[in-house]
Amino acid sequence: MTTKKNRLSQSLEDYLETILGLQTKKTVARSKDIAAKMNIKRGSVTGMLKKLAKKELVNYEPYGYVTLTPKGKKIAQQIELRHIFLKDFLSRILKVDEATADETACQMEHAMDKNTFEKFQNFVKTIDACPHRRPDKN
Amino acid sequence: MTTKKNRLSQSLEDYLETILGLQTKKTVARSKDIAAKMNIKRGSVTGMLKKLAKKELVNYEPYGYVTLTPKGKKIAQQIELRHIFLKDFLSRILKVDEATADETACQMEHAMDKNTFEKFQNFVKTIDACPHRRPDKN
DNA sequence: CACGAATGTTTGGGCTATCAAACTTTCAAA
DNA sequence: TTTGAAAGTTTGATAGCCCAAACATTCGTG
Repeated sequence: MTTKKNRLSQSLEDYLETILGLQTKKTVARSKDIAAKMNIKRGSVTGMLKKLAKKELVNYEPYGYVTLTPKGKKIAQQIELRHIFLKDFLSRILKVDEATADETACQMEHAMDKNTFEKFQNFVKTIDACPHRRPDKN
Repeated sequence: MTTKKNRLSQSLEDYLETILGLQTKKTVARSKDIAAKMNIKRGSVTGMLKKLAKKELVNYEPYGYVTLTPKGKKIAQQIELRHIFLKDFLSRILKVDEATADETACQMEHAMDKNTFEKFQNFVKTIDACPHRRPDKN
């Protein structure tokens, strides 16, 4: 049995998330844009794309465009979901400013396992439903 | 002006937190115990202690005991506080099991800046005070 | 089509943090 | 007081991820 001890590094997860974003907006991701979005240099991207390709998470050919494999897309979407959710929690509920919320979400999204995240989600759902909550207080 | 761009790595913060724990329990920290608590080898500890010493966060002499400097202790206590708070949130409110709560708290404690953490704290305080909350639901 | 700019890749280097294993120091028991 | 085991240190390697800069490829424009 393929015991899922294959956790991706934070960095690789960030690559997947970034690629998904680009792919969504422009159907395809380019090395240059990945680099720009992640604030790293083009040269660094190549090596990481190879790693992701070896894990069958992206379709990569030298000098070609990059797309996520189904497997990669699934992971990327999970991470994206967490990011959106956490950022929303931080900015809407905690009233953290947008930029900080984004940064912090980007860190936190790698910290929780699936189960913990789901519990967090349900918790926030409950909070939002609470009729006694005053939306502009915090 | 000494602009505080000196953020510690996650790892160094973990060392400080671990040393504080040992120091509290046994007045002094030993390389061997740090290694055991952090699940790393003794050899790895030495180098990191030197780094922390260079930053004046621990008192380190070869073959000697280790203690936190005031500066180091202050940081360690902040991190410990976050850990306790986050673990409590995860286990008491989200009902995450103890071990997972501990692990997750250990990751999350490095993700938030001071301000965000304080907002999180206040938020939980509010939740706890909410008279409509059912303690055993989640 | 050809050529230069844009994009992508490679190479060599650096930094952090870890390990294994050899080596040194300390300390307590005989 | 000697001495061997425990604790600490050093050294050389490795892995991950990044950069700079030289090099290769691609592509749009003239």
